[in-house]
Amino acid sequence: MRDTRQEAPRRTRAAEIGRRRTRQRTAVLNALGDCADFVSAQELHARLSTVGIAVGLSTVYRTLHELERAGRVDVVRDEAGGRLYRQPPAAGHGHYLLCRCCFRSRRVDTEVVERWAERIAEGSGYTGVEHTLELTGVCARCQPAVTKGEPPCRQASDRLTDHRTCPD
Amino acid sequence: MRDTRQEAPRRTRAAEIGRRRTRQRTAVLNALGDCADFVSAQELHARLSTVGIAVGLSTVYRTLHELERAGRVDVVRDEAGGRLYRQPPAAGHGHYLLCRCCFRSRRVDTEVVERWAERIAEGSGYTGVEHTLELTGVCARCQPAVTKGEPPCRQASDRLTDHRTCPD
DNA sequence: ATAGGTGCAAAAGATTTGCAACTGG
DNA sequence: CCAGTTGCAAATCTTTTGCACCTAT
Repeated sequence: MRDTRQEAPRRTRAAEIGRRRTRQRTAVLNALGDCADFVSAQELHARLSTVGIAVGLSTVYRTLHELERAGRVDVVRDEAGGRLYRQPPAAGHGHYLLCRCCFRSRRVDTEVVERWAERIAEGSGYTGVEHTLELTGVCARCQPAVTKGEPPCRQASDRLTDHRTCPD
Repeated sequence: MRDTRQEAPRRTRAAEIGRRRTRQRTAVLNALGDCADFVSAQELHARLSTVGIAVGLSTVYRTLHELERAGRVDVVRDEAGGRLYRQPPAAGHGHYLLCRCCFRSRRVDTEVVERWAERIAEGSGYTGVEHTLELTGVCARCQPAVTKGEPPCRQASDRLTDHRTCPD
């Protein structure tokens, strides 16, 4: 997730993506909203297909890219460097603690870090300072699985099933 | 950079990489040590070639991968998700503020964040909590360049020239 | 009508892997 | 000797692009 507060908003209202309301964009937006957790572009595309909604993979990428540019989604990277998107539960950017095993995530309070980051930025001489912060671990539910075998209980490929915010 | 303190070290001494001392590994290790800043596997490979040291690209990747596994390097991801490695100036993991334009980096004090992360980890029910934290901005030296044109003054491709820790 | 969007296939990159040849201990 | 390493080429995988064809507005 990127903190882009220092960039003055281009429009008065919350940043828009594109200028036309198309079937595809609406679909991607809705699908993203339906996922309580982080999903990759590929996953989102797969989900749409499954439900019978045809949207080109490139369109999914383009849409997510614009959402990211507009600061309308929280972004996180998986182990391989790929991007995972999530519609922020509340306004503004957030940071998460996500399970390396099941990919469920929970938001964490980052007041402390936000202030710390600001302080560092001020004294640095750098402008447009943004930050990325991610916490990963193994949630209680996944611990037994991980303890007996290294391989994560869920691969990126089956990540499209079962996305909920970790209730633990 | 990944905080792996909670994983008990497999060996008594600082983790080793591999079991044989080969010309290639020594070369990669040395080259990495010569870079005061973050470099990608590709860059490191290019640098070695330039100096006339032949090491296969895959070997560079494999070596860096092992170093990462052993916690002997700080890792950061570039915009595209690629990995950038840096030999930690001091023991333990560190976090950086790096210039999006020239890629120079400077370590920042993360006492506050480290403690915060520990606290979050404790109350979460998650085990093996690790964190990733990155600050990016535009350093004073690069500001004029960035102000007049969006494109970064330095591309990943020419990143192999001129690596110094930002003195600003 | 027409600029903005879309889909497909091809391109681009970064990283990984299969495998036969090589080598440090 | 021989398990650990290496290099090359081929394979993966994710994300981006070129382009001709659509379609909100």
